[in-house]
Amino acid sequence: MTIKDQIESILEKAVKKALKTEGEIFIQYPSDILHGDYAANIAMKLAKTMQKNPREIAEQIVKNIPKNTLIKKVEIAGPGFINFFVSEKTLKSEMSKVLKEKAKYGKCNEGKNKKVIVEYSSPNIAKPLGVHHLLSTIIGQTLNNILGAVGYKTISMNHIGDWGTQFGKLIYAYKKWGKKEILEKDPINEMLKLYVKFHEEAEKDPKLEDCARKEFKDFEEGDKENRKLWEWFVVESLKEINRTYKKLSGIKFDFTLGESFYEDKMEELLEEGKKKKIFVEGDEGSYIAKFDDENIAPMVIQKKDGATLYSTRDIATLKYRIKRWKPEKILYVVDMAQNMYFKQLFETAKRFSWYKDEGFHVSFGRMRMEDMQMSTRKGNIILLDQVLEEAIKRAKKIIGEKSPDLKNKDAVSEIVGVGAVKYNILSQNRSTDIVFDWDKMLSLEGNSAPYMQYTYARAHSILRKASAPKKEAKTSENKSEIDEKISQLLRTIPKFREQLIYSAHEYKPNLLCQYLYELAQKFNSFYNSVPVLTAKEPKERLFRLKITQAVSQILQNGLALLGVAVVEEM
RNA sequence: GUCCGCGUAGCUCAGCUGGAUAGAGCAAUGCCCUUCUAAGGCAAAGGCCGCAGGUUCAAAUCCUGCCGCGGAUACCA
Repeated sequence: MTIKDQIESILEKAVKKALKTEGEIFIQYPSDILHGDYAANIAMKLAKTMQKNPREIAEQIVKNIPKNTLIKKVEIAGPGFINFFVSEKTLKSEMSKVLKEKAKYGKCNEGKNKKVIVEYSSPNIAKPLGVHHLLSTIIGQTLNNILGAVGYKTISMNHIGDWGTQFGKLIYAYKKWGKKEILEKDPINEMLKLYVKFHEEAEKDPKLEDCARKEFKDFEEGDKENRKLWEWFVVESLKEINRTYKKLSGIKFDFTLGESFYEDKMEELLEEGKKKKIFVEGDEGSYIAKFDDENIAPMVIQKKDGATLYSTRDIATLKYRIKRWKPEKILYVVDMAQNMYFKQLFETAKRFSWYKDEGFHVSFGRMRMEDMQMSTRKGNIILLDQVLEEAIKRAKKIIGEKSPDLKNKDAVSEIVGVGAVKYNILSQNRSTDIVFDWDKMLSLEGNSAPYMQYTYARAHSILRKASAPKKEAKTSENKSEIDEKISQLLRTIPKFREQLIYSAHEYKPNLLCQYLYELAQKFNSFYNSVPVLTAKEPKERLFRLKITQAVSQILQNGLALLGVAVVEEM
């Protein structure tokens, strides 16, 4: 139980006792630390229905809060806020908890016995990963980690796009313009070239689209040559994609099942849907699902030539997942351009008896370049590999300047560079679009992963030196300033568990980032004005070392969830 | 056209389950390395929270309209 939960429960009881009513308790962090650690606005909320002055109500509630060791004092302030100040004892015991639980600190069993499938990354095969793939990949992986930390049993899935008309296009393009030797030498780039060429040519001659559809249809019906090409394309692409995941580090899937995996599961689904009139005939012999809401366009489920679509595969996939894993929820970490599609998908699924509203679209904003859309079709993409390499290069350059004597420069540059890229994505609210900019994406200062890693490294630098012979104590300490910094740092610790849970509920990694940043800021402020190793009193020295240890532990745990590693020195 | 999302400091963005003086980073100004890593800290500066109404004790946050930007809009994924 978090401190916030405990206060909530204390308050709830007090409200019941004092007013014989129940109100929705909402605890928030006051904007100003002078207003305490937690605040409740319940008195103001109840003022109207009770026709009483909110401050009077607050007083009645406060009178009914029993004495306890959790809270130091309760204040009524402003128009009727009830402000809680957490006792030092509570804060110190939370700090001890960190030191005791170490890497496990923060974990809870909120989601116990609940299974969640998280689908993310899901690249289309035969195309290299672009920077924009970072969004689904990193956000998805992090949500998977966060949900796991708060106790959910997560199943991470990479739903590879290895099926569909795009392969018709590629097969057609290869047959027409491709050369075996070239493709063997540099598979992914050659496939991309062919794919781009196809779209260029198709612009001039739209009939090519039909040719591609035909190739896909032949393929789906078992054409040997096309099957063989497909396999080749898939194998080569996967090799490349996995290489990139490795570079990103921390990207792990419990299952990588391509759309092709569901090939033999679509027919049964189509029959079921048609029989139940969920899929009805549309134009020219196609099958569609219609919706009452006229703002939702009908969804095509089978093309007029009988071939399947992504919608067909997605519903088959949904059914398969529900039957096999019986999850509480299935999260689709997919860009918001597909908002309507997911509405269609889930609406359709609702009509099947096996679906119980498991699906949830975790949508996120799009990444684009300053002046144009990123489009694989048009070939204007920035490769993910390229971005990671540049990030590492920049990190290395700075290390060369700032820490020329550092031992493992290469390893550190990689951790810092890749971390910066990941954090950059994760720290932004996922619904906001991102305009790709090299300098911003690879920033190594301010609110960034390196800032946190640096904070961690400084903390550990202190801890490493703690056992060395004691240095001379400082002659004078600014007591009030020191107390203030320590208090602020201490009060930030319990929020970790609270914000982690909040972040899991909202599926928003940026909430966790924000917390970690706040903690790091407070620590840096502490670092600059509170001497640790040279503390005057031995007792004080020990205590400051403990806080340092606790804070660095939280930073490490939190960053680990974000897939960002820490370094001892940088 | 319709539907969805967004519009906050010069720039990039937090904050949006309504709450107390709207917060960061970057850029620009000044200060702090003979004390634990200056990738840092401190100080000051910077805001009709797109516009206009409405609901409320209280609106950046909720509702309506308008303007601007982005996206979606049946056989791509």
